Amino acid sequence: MPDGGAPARGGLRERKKAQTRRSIQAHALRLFLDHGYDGTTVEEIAAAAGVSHMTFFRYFPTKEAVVVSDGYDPMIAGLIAERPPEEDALTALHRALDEGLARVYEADRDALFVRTRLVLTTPALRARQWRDQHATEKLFAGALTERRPAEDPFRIRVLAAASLAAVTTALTVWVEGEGAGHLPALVDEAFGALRSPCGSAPRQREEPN
Amino acid sequence: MPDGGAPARGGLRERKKAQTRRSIQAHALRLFLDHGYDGTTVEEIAAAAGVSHMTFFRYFPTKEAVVVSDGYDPMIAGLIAERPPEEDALTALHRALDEGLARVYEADRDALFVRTRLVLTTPALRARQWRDQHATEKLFAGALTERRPAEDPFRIRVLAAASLAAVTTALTVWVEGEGAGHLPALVDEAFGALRSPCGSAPRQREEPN
DNA sequence: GGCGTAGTGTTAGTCACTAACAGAAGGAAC
DNA sequence: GTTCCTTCTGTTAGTGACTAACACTACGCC
Repeated sequence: MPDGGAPARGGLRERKKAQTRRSIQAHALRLFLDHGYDGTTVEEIAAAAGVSHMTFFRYFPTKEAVVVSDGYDPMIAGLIAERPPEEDALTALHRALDEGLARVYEADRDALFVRTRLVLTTPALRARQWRDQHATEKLFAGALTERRPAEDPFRIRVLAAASLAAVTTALTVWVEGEGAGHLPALVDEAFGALRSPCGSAPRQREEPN
Repeated sequence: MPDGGAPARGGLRERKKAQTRRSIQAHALRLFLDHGYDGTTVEEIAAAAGVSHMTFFRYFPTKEAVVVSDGYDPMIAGLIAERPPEEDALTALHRALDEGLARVYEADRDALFVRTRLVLTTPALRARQWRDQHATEKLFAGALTERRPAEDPFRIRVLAAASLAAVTTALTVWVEGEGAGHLPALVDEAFGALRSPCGSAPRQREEPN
């Protein structure tokens, strides 16, 4: 097994680092859920994980990063790049985000819910999330351009931004419903709204009395 | 003139307050442009304006608020509510945002440019801006619902979020072009991308070689 | 002119985050 | 297994945004 996957790399040092990181993150999330994000200091998290607050900042650049840092974006960007070039940009975004979200949803639904709710209900975390959204948007736009270099870059950026907004809205509604709804269905519905932006839903026209 | 407009309300106290507020904001923006946002402390701003740092925080809840607080959102929400009910949601958003942006653009183009660039190039300010975006989105969604109560609320939220993303993209590109482009045209183009999301621009179909 | 009520300054404190240095522990070479 | 280097970690001290408490000043009403 030459040059195996991530875990086999294992010096004791690497393993310890990974464990410390997980420990900090786990204790942080637990404390955030118990006492709220603002009600928990970095010092407390570090103490709970048995490290100093400096070590905390060596693993996570900011307090927010403990919650916000998921590694999903590159995965989804990969899915976008793999969509067939015949597909228009919005469809490619739709399918790739659907697929990516579905994976996370199947594997980690509860964790996704808890973390998303925490982010949406904490102003500081929401701010951070939105700030990262810009980077995500550029990542997706890059993947789209790579797939179809001839397409108008401005168009691509607008659609990438709008798609992220749609997914965020779906996530928000999902959390507002206490996670009862089916997230992939909400994402589909959101993209449906983007897809037929004029008029109402495809086959349902409301009558304004 | 019973109960007149804002300026006539004038005790000396009110006038002083307004003036202090303007003074703090003006000095802050000047210092931000000179030394950067992060390179300017609240203490320096307060000193420049001839007040203590506590007074600064009594006028602006955070350092970011000095830059980000524009009062445009309610004006645009008003424009949305006034659109004729026959218009579909996206068109109403398009026209209202167009109109609102155009007003600001005509009246305060340079200030808008400077402030927008500052926000887009400063991570802390971008975060704050995005955070407020959520409130803006709810405001716009409320205006749309008021105009047409029968429409699907989820649809409305998605379209409001997507429209804001489109406008933000337009603003970003405008600033990236050093303000040379025509902002209203960019906003129109962005909404064009949203409006015909599948396939390319209306009459221009690129050929992927 | 006297008095209540803002608006303000001072001081001291919390918390996120950083820089500098010192010590401990992993890992490779012999 | 000892030596030496590298990496990780803790301690300390500091900055800067933001808050609470209290005392003081000056507006504005009578």
